[in-house]
Amino acid sequence: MRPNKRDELVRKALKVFYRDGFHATGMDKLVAETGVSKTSMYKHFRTKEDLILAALRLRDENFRNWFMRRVEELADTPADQLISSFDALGEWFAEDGFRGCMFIKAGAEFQEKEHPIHVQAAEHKRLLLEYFTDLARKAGAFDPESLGCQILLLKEGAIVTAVLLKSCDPAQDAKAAARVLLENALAAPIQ
Amino acid sequence: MRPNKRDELVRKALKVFYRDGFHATGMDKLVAETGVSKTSMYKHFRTKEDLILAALRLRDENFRNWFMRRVEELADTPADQLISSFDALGEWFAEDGFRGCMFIKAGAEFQEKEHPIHVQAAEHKRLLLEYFTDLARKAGAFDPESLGCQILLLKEGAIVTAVLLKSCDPAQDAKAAARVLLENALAAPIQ
DNA sequence: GTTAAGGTGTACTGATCGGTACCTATTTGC
DNA sequence: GCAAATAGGTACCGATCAGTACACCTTAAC
Repeated sequence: MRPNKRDELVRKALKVFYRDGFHATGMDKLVAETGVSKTSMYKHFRTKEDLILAALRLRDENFRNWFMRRVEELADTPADQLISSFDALGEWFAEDGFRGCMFIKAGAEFQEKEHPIHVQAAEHKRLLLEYFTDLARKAGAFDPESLGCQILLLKEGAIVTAVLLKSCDPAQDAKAAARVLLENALAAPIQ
Repeated sequence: MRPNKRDELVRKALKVFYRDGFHATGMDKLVAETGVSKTSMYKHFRTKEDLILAALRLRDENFRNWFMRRVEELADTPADQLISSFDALGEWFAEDGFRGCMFIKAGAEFQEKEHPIHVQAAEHKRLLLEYFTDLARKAGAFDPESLGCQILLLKEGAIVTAVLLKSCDPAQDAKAAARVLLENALAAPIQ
C-alpha cells in the first residue's frame, strides 16, 4: 500500500471522473482504466465516495495552484490580476480536454447540501471567492466583498457558458465586464 | 394513450429528474413515482433519453415563460427589465425546492457536445442569451451582443453560486453588477 | 355474443452497479 | 529458513440498471 500508488490511483480516477462524470463512472471502469484489481482499489479507498472525495481534493489543489500561478505570471498588480484571471480562464477553456468545472458538476450530481461531496465542492468555491475578495481588497476596491463575489459570478458564468455555448466568447466578455466593475469599484465609493 | 396522460408523466418525471438528477434516477423509480406500469411508460417514451428530452422541453417552456412574465411584471422599460431579471432570479433561488438550473445539470451529466440532451440544454441557454441581447438592444446599449452575453454570464454565475455558496447573496451582487454594466453600455460607446 | 385491437401489469432479460469472500503471491521480522 | 502479515487477483454477492416478452383486460365493431 505504497502512498505513491494511492496518488497514482487518485490521479487516474480524477481524469475519468472529470471526463465521464461521477454517477456514469463505475468502479469497474476505474479498475479497468487504472490496471489495478478491485481488491487493491478497495484497500486504498473504503468506498466510491472516498475515492471521489480524494479526486476532488487533488483537483482543488491542482486547479487553484495552476490558476493563481498563471494569474501571477500574467499580471503584477492586484487590479491587473483580477482582470487577467479571465485570460487564464480563456486558456483553460481552449484546452483539449476542457469539460467545465469539476466542482460545479460535483455539486450538480450530489445536490443534498450536507452531502460530503457537495460540501467539498462548496469549499472550493469559497476558497476562490476568498482569493478574489483578497485581490479586490489589495486593489483598493471600496467594497471588496461585493467585487470579489461579482468577479466570482463572472467566472462561474463564463465556465458554464463556455461549456454550453459556442456562439460567444465568455472569457473575453467576462474580462470586459470585470474591467468595468473594477473601474467602478475603484472610482465610486457610492454607486 | 391519451395525450394528457403523457403530459402528466412528463410533468412528474421532470420533478424527479430535477430533484434527484438524471443518472441517479432509474426508470423503476419513475414508474413507482408516477403510479403507471413500466410497459405503459415505454409505450409513451421509447427510451429514457426520450423521456429526459421531453422533460427538458417542458422545463424550458415553463422556465422561460415564468421568467419573462415575471420580469415584465417587475419592470416596464427594457433597461429596467434587464436589472429586474435578477430580482426574479432571487425569488427563484428562495423557493423551497430550488436545486439550480436543470440545463446546467443536464449539460454536466451529458457532456458530449453532440449528445441530444447536451444540444437541448445549449439551446435553452441560446434562447436566454437572445432574450437578454434583445433587451440590451431595446435599451439602447452600444454593443447589445456583448451586454447580453455579460448579463447571461452574471445569471449563470448567480445560479451556480446560489447552489454552492450560502455566504453571499448572488442575486443581489449580480443585480448590482448588471446595473454598472448597463450604465457603462449606455454611456460609453468606447470603453 | 364474438372477435379483433390496443392499453396495462407482471415478471423477466442480460448487463452493470458498489462492494466482498477467499485464495495466492510477496514481503517482513526474527 | 520460517512464520506472520500484508498486497493483490478472481470470482462472486445481492441490488439495480434500461428495456422487453407475454398474458390479461377493457373497449369497440359487427
